[in-house]
Amino acid sequence: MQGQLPSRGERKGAIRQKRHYALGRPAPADGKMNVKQLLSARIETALERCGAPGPALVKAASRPEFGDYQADGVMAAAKAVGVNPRTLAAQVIDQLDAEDLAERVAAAGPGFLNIHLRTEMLAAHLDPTAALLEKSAAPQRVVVDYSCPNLAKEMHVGHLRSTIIGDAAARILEALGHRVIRQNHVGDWGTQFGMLLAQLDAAGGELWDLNDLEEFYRAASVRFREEPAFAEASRAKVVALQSGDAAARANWQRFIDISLSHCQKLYERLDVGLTEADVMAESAYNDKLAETVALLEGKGLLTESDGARCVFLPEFTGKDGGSAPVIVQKSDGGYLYATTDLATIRHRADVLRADRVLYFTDSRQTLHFQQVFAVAAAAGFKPAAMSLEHMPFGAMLGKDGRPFKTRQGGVIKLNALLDEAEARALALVRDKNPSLSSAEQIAAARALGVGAVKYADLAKNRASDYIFNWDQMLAFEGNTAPYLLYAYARIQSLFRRGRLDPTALSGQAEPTHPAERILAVALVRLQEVLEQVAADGCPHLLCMYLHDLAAKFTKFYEECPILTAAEVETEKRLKLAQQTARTLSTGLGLLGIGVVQRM
RNA sequence: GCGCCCGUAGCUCAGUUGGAUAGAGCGUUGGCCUCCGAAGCCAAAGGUCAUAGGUUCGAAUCCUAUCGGGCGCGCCA
Repeated sequence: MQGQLPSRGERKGAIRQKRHYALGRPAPADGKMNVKQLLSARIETALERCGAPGPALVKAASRPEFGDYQADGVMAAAKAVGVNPRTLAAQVIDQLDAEDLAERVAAAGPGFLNIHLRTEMLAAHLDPTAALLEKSAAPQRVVVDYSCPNLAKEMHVGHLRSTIIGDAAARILEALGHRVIRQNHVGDWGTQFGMLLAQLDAAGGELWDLNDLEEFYRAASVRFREEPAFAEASRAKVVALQSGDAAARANWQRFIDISLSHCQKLYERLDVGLTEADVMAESAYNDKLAETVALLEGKGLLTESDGARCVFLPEFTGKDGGSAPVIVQKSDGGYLYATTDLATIRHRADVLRADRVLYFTDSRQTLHFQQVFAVAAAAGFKPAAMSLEHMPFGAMLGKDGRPFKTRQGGVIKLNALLDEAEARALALVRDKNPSLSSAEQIAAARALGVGAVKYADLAKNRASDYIFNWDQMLAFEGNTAPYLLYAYARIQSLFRRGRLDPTALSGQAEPTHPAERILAVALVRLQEVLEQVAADGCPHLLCMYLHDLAAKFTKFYEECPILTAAEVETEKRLKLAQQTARTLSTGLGLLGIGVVQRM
């Protein structure tokens, strides 16, 4: 980003956080629980009865021979009260009331519990008319702050993560019944716009066919760096803008309009659920900044240091070992980024009444958010019940593992990436499936291309650094969106070939063949995976789950004939296929990836 | 200087409130289309989980140190 001022989505700031998943998510109060929660609750009750309370630590079994689920908590519970873990495991099984869920629970190894689910319970989940998801019994108002591009330039690959991951999180929270308020905190204020306005003057003022905003911005930023007079003119433009100068405001507004419409087209192309109604720009908080500082002063939190107004909090130390400030007002009276974020928190608390606020931004901003959150808490801007959560993601690196340096504009624009993805996908579709109509090929290529790009991003743990690799991002084989779409398309093909209506299927189906059973167990996990993603903001867990599900379906498909089986088998297997298709399309939809009937 | 994060197969990555034999994909090698879509499946090879200690029934995961990489730290956004 040399020479380019960052946006919220990319600004500098801080420290990468240790990978951390939210813990201890509470079970819904009304008895609507996923299988994992049900098992946990029952085992924890049994642990209490045995006088060794503790978390059950239930998870999907790590190996098939360990059953369907396993509970690892008995050993720690035994240790805590000083009893033999094997003995406690036997007692827990004795005290366990879970016959409706598990047909067998066995102690294994040093004190694991291996849980084999009841086939009847699996059968109930295979009814294609049953709801796939249950809404939360305790819905929350959740602000999801994501995308947040700098409106001074065109969106590039560096904006992908926040946009895609945040959007998936928003969709999943909504699917679980929460009230989601999307907030696109775009960068539309400050020095960068002074630069653009100055550059506009230099270009004669009549440059409104900005088909390449990036180029315009780059030229301005070079001059800003190299020409003191231009830098001065830029600053003067900022002052003019902030003091409400009509001409400056009008030109600024034109930049904003052009840039926002560019973003909006990209969101539509990416199938990202952001609209202009979700835009809450930095500038929207301008008239709350002075008030915010005044409130801090009223709380006795402000200290003047070298002419700047700061909040010093003991938990943050700076270069000289002393307390590090959060500066909220510069010595020249100007406000800073932290000030805007504090005003934003007030808005989210007082106006939006959020229970949770999730920030999807670069991990380098971790310290910034830690400080802002701490100040917000100290000042009482943040109600005690409101949770502010930074969901950081890793930096984008070049293929040499070094930071992705843009040697004078070497960034890859999102539009160019998507063009390439769709072109490659179209070539592949034509090659693989020439019998499709041209319109179908184009539609499939669009879904595959965009889906592959999004999946490549979503499937990585967001905490990891991100090595941008063109070929990998546009791969169509292996653990990619096309693999999942292919599994889905094959299922659709089954119904077409058999001239069957999947919506006509109803009722339970008992899995008997091992491959059927393995698939059925995977199918019941959707809810628990989504709840985990909602808690942690980690959509890659959903990607892993869907890939695992698709792989299990494919294995089932290879091993179990469907259309050519006996009638009873056919119906059961069609139900398995239909539930898989529903789960895949639901899961992919929650990732913002659409399915295709043929590809 | 202070602080944070990361280091897992040739490559890209999963896997952490400590759990059983560390898993995928790509690539490599070898199989499987007269059989519901081969963008698929099966199999093989590939690992001192950076290094050295420590904690304990058990460590990729926790602690300490070292090495390597990234990032951040008072008026940029």
